[in-house]
Amino acid sequence: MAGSDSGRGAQRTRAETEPSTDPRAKGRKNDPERTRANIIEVATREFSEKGLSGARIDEIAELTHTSKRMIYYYFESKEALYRTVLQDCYRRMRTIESGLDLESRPPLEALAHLVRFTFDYQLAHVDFSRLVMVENIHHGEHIAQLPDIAEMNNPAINSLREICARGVKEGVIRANVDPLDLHMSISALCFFNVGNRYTFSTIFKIDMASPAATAARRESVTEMILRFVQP
Amino acid sequence: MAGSDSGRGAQRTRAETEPSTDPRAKGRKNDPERTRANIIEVATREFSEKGLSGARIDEIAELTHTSKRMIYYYFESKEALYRTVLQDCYRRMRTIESGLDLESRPPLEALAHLVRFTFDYQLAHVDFSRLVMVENIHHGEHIAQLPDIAEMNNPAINSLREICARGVKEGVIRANVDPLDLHMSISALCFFNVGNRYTFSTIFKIDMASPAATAARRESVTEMILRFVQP
Amino acid sequence: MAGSDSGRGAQRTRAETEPSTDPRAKGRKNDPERTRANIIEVATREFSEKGLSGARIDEIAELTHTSKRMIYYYFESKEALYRTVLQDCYRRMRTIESGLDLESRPPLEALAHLVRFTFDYQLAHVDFSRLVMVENIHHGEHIAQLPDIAEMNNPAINSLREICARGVKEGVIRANVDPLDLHMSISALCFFNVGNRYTFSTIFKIDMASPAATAARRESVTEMILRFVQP
Amino acid sequence: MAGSDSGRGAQRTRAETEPSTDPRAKGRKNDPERTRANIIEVATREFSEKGLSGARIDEIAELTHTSKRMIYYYFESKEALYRTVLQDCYRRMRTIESGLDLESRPPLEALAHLVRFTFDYQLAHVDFSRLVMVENIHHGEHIAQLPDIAEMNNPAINSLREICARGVKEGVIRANVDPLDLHMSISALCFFNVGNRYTFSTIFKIDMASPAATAARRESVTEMILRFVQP
DNA sequence: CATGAATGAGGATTCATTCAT
DNA sequence: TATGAATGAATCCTCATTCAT
Repeated sequence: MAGSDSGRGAQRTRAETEPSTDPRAKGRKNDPERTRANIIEVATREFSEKGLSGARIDEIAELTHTSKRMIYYYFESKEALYRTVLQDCYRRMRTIESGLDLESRPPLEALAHLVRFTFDYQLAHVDFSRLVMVENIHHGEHIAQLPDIAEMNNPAINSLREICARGVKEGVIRANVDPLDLHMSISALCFFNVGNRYTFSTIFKIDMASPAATAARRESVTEMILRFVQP
Repeated sequence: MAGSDSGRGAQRTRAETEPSTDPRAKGRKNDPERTRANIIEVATREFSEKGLSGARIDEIAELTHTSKRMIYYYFESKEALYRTVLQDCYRRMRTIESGLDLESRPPLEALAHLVRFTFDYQLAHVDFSRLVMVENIHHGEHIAQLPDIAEMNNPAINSLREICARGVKEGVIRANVDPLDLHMSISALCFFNVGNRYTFSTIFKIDMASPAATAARRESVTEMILRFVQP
Repeated sequence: MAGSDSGRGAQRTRAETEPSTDPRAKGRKNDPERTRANIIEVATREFSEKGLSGARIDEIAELTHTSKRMIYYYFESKEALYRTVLQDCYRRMRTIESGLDLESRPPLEALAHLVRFTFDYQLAHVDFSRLVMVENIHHGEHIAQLPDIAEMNNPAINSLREICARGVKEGVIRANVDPLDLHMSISALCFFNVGNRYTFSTIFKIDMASPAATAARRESVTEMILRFVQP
Repeated sequence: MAGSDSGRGAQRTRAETEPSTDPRAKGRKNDPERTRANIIEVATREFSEKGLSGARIDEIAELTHTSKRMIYYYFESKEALYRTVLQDCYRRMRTIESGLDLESRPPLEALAHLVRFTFDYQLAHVDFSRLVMVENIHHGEHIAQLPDIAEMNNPAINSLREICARGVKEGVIRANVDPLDLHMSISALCFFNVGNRYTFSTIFKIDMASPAATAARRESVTEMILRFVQP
């Protein structure tokens, strides 16, 4: 469920659900939307795999259905392409997150649902977590240039705020829980599982990506959050 | 307290076990130990600031008291230098951590102490957290080549195992807490504060590095861990 | 007076000799004459500001009321466009020059008038002087391809020849003045003021473009020529 | 005499008069002065022939005894190389000019000598005149960055000032001649012969570079200046 | 132990021009 | 007549690394 649009299969949405009526479109030529989307899709993979400095425009171009020149035609520069990729990743995540329908569930259940969703989304969208790391290595200088990045992420906090408010009223959540602090904890616990997977697995000789480890960790994280908010 | 060994005086290992008998060594010139240590110090900063691909050998050389040639003389290649930097960072952290004397404290107090130490260490050694990110971007391929990285980190888990065992015996800690899972949670919560500082601060328009925010977060993290392990 | 036709309204030649009978032409759209003229106008500015290699077709297209494709439609290639621009510049200058009515003035007065006109024209048509420089940087290979460039410039020499002849007859001009050599001197003195303005101003820390400097220089140049031709 | 070091044979001075005593130097390796000088020599030719935008670093490298990489090693960027070339050209000219020993000659003779020298220098150092054109096309933005360009050119004006002063005292030169204005006229007349050679030759179907034309023009220019300053 | 010079392979970016509609 | 998309061939520049001394 969460993250079904990431990576490989991501940008096919439009083509499949809303196929161009023009039969020539199959030739993949002169369909700017498709060209753009294809570049973004490939670039997302490359930037998240190798970082901003490590990614190569040449390689991105090769994996694309078009040429290196087109990347500059649509995106001006490597950094501008990276910024677009970053923004798209955040947008996709929040778009899906906002469809969770948390308001209709009891507070603790809603919270647990949100935690599990976050955990699963990160797991299914390794690209996203890695891009966040890449961006932090670069001191957040690119995300700071995205104009609507703050508004885009507001709903995440608002959801938590609403859950906490209901929970307090119902007596199932402590009054002194700060939604932003809570969001940070959820993010931290879910992020680590993906972001620091390699070093942690190597150091402690375990396989953090195995289904068993994943399932156990998901429940541990959920329990940690629930225990934290309860009175 | 935590991290007091970073910077200048760090890399003294070799110098101590194999002290230069040549009195000239004090003269700051032609002192291989010092040259090596200086290179590592500068490289640590560069790699952690800009990543492995982003760091430049030229720039490292310029910030060093020596020349580019010396980097290759002592470290063979950029990647080998990076590996040395990585290992040194882990070693420093575990060395300090092992001096915490947790065994003499009551279990919950020991645990709280460990959490706060971890939190503060990450805060004081941003280089370390960032290098971990860098290494994860590179899929942990370099840390995997460090021969004694696993043993080096065993004490961390052993400490937790001991605390949990004592805590269970004393009835202050649940029986079914997995020390490794617990370690992961502590790491996750402490790491996030530093590692994802830039994106999180930008998105939510806060200053995660302010003393007030830091102090509040430290206590929130500690409480979360304590609540998690208690029966 | 001199150079009053530059800029916007310049390129009306074709439109006047072959007026569009289509009344829609006034509507500013789909008016080939206007499109052509607009491209030439913009290209003149770009080529004279940045040279042939420095000018960018993309930029010319952007400053135009039309698209890049149209430039190729009307002018075949960048160099062909440049050639058109060059020819038009020469034509405009000689057209105006030929309207000076020098024959009706006494020889020395006519000469002074021609010198001042040349001086002022260069000043008012910096584009022209700069294009001449550009063309000389390119070893005159493009001007050599303009078929009627020689005839176009004949009147300039003929005027001088006529003035000299009258002057000699009247005893106010030396017999051994070569009109072509004289033309070269006038051109050189007037050209320098515009063409080498930047280097000269920088080297000698003066402002050659100020009204005072300009006026003084105009008179100095005029006097130099008059002294040269007199017996 | 004037311009004997320009162009093709220019940078050989040091190697010929002051040969490296190290026999290995013949191998052209590891002689940074030679490498640098060789690059400047080639770059001077390329920039003056094709302009700043027209010149190609690749081509400069190919004509050099070294590689493209070395150009950046010594000169940072194409523009920095161009600046060095520009400065060197001015320096060479003024160095030679300052050796003219004008003070020991009678004023008018000194002036005539200076004019002929200037004329001949431009003729022998086409590179110089062309670079000045190139620089003016670029609005003098690079010469403005050369720190000591003004001082370097002061002697030129001082010489003229001295000549005028002596001439006035001796009654052979008008009192109201402005040395800077005079310098401008000399420069203009001498520059044109080289700088605008191509367009002028093409337009008027003459060969401005022929020995006869050159000799005649030299005398015409000299006479024009002499007539101008005399009472 | 130390250094400045040198380098080949690659890396981001740009340009004039053409194609499909 | 007009246009947005597309492109191959440059073009400037950078990087980790090695050589000669």
